[in-house]
Amino acid sequence: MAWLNYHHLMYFKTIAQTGSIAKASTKLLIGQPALSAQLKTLEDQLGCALFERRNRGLFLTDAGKITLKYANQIFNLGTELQTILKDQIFSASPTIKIGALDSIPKSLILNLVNFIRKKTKVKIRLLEGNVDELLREMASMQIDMIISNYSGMSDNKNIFSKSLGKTSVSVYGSKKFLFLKKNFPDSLNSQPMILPTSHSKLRHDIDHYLHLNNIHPQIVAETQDTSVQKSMGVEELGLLPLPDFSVRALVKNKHLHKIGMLKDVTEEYWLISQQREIDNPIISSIIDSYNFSAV
Amino acid sequence: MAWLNYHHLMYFKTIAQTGSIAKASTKLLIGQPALSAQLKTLEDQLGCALFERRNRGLFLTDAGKITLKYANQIFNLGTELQTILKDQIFSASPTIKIGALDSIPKSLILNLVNFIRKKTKVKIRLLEGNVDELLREMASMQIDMIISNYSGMSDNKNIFSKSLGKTSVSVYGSKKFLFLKKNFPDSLNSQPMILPTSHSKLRHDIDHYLHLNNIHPQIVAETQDTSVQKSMGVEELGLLPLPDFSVRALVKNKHLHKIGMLKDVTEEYWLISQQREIDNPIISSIIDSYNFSAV
DNA sequence: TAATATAATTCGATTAAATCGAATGATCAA
DNA sequence: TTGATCATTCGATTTAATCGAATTATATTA
Repeated sequence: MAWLNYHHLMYFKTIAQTGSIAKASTKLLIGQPALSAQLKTLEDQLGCALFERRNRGLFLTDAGKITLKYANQIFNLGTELQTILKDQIFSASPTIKIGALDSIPKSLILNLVNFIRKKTKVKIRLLEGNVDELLREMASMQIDMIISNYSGMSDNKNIFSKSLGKTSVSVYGSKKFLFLKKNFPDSLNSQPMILPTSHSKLRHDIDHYLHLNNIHPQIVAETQDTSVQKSMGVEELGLLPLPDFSVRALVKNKHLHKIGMLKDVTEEYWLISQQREIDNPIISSIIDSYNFSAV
Repeated sequence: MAWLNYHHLMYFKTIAQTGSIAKASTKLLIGQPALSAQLKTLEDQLGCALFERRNRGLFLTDAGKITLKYANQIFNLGTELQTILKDQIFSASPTIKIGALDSIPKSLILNLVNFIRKKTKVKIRLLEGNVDELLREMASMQIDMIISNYSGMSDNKNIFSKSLGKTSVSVYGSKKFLFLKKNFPDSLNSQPMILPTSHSKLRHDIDHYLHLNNIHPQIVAETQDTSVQKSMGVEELGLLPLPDFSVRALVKNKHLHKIGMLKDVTEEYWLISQQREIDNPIISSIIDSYNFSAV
């Protein structure tokens, strides 16, 4: 794929926001013809019209609207980068900042927070997000460590991954699904199921298991967030394949019941951090000593 | 701020990934001198060195590592845009996709899901993320609607915001904090508190309230995720300022107790969708009829 | 309805930015 | 020491972006 010209995209953004080439041209301090030409080459390169030319006005097409959203985020990132580099935020802060992948069980996060609170009275800040975001924020020192469920997030040499342990995965459900214990896992066929989204490794493992055993459940919903997933299970919307440890509390109160184990499907959790020149002793001590088996 | 040259950034990314200007130059089909020059102008413009020149090798500086992460995300977005436009994914799907801001109480999400399940048996997909991400995914049809706690997400004309209702906000805590009821809100002074991160409007409102009343709590932790926040409260880590309706269940089981109301602090929830030419009837009917007061 | 203002576009000329090629310096490995 | 590898410097050249003048089309209004 021929690569996108980001200067053209920048011009497009200004045109879209000001509403016309004329206004954009005064703002950008270049002439109308230049802008018009650049816009045209962008459209040619993308292979679709970004504006609908109605009479003497420009109106965003659907493709244009999509492009504008992307352009906004792209250029926001760019200016963010510039300010970060300008301000040189390279200082150790009195706050420990932890990033968590959306799909990490809250109980694990909570366990880590409790552990840190016992060790030190420093302020803790929790952020969630996807892989790209969290890695970016770790690079720019906005995050000290990441809790993740896979270790190969980055090919970067000076990123450390420490395993927090492995857990088995089972199918859980409310009382009314208990009869599926008999003849498990075949009994799962065409039963309602609530799955993590395909962003997660766990989802792929589950799909693989279902495929191997030739099981075809009815997928009711997909979600990134395990706590929403659990709530949906408690509300009897469907069955939940989940790491065993993450539902212990709910199993104890009988809100959920174990239906059967997914053989060979496991979930492993990792604590990821970046090796830095200026080492924060609090953080390294946490990384060294924390272990989630202690949950 | 003089604006970033994204072509230079692209070259930088290739150099960083291949490890040398020489390798990058063969990959990009341009000469070493050109690349070297472009890299230099980028460094000049950013005002800091991205590589450390040691002998004949290049090694990323801290600033370089940060820049690389940003560059990766920026160019990922760019290619994503191109594929979306190429494939013209402009079709209505058999799945309803809902985006939720991280800070939305899970009970509200769950309520909406239940409502949809009652209305139709279509598959539901839930995604979380920040404002930029969700708006982008809505523009590119990867999301049908967004649950948000503020309405002014975008200046786009054809985005519809529908209020789901307003709730008051109070401070909650475990049993051991009940004594703070007396002399509220002054009693909050130097008490441990768990707050939402400053990404959210609610946090700003809370800060404003505390400032007005000259209260200085001890901030134990900050989090984006309301369910983690609640868990921390139940574990007695500190006090929680939260929308009343979102903790009803926990108050009922006596896991949390209301300490006092934050006068004039409120939280409003919105259902946001995009007006499209090809209208999905299921989605519009949901948007029209759903109302969270029915929780 | 003709005159004026506004907006986008086209076209050849011009300018600025990027690239090349040849040469230089620096380092490593044999 | 010699050849190989890699980054850099410098003037020449090519390519891409921009300008200015002119053109077309369409609203606005006198």
